Amino acid sequence: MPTRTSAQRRETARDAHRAAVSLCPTNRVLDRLGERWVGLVLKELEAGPLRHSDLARALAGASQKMLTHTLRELERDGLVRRTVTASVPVRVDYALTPLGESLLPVVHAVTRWAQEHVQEIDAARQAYDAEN
Amino acid sequence: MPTRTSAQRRETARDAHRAAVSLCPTNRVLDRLGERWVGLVLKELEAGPLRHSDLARALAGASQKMLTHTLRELERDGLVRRTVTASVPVRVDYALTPLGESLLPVVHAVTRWAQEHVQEIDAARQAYDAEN
DNA sequence: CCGTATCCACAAGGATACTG
DNA sequence: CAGTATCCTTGTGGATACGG
Repeated sequence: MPTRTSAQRRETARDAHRAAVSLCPTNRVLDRLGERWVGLVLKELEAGPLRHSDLARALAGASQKMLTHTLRELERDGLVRRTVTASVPVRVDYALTPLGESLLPVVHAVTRWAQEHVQEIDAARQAYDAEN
Repeated sequence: MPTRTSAQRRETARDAHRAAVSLCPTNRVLDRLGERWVGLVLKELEAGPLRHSDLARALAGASQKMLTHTLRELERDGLVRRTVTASVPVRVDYALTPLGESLLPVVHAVTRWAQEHVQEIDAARQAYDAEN
């Protein structure tokens, strides 16, 4: 049972820890919410279903690719439902699922905290940047 | 007044929207929380101050560089306080500030939701992956 | 209209070695 | 012990063009 260097042991521990982290539900959700356009998509869909083109307009900053990618991931996670209406031209609607709606209060909690504390954060940054 | 192509107009709109997004308090907070080690650091510090080495042990998956980086960002945002005790060897403690503590309920909201709904997410993923 | 495919830039993150 | 400095790999996101 061969002599492993301490470097090897550390590496193993790192990998194990990372595996655990990537499985942790909280981190999985934080990762998702941290993706660039996810929060905005949820906010847009909060008021009701939207067509793809509506979302594209609302998220003018997102590239086609990222908008589709974001929506696909949300669909895959069961947060959003995609409905295709086969007319000409095609019509695609996106809506929150019940699961997606259950996430809204959480997003709102973040929003509320953010609004209440941005000033403090900005003040802290200014103070920090001033002396460093 | 120069004739701008529609491509140019779109580009301007994109940039404007992106600027707005990056200023939005909610997105700023989600970005921060979405960073790889932030959630874990907050969780670790929740129970009380920790030395740098304790954090390094707890976050075995994070590289030195990322641990320090994460802590610096949190310090800059006023969420964590860094205290240096000039002994030999040096001792550095990290603790949540009141602002950092005020964020905990939000993180807990995410955690609770995540734990309650991971199964649904995983089920949705399996269903999605099965037919695509 | 709603996407996919391809290619590409840049930043995030990491390995390693070194310092007060 | 706690942190920098350096170099390198990867992944995220974007531009562009094309297809159903």
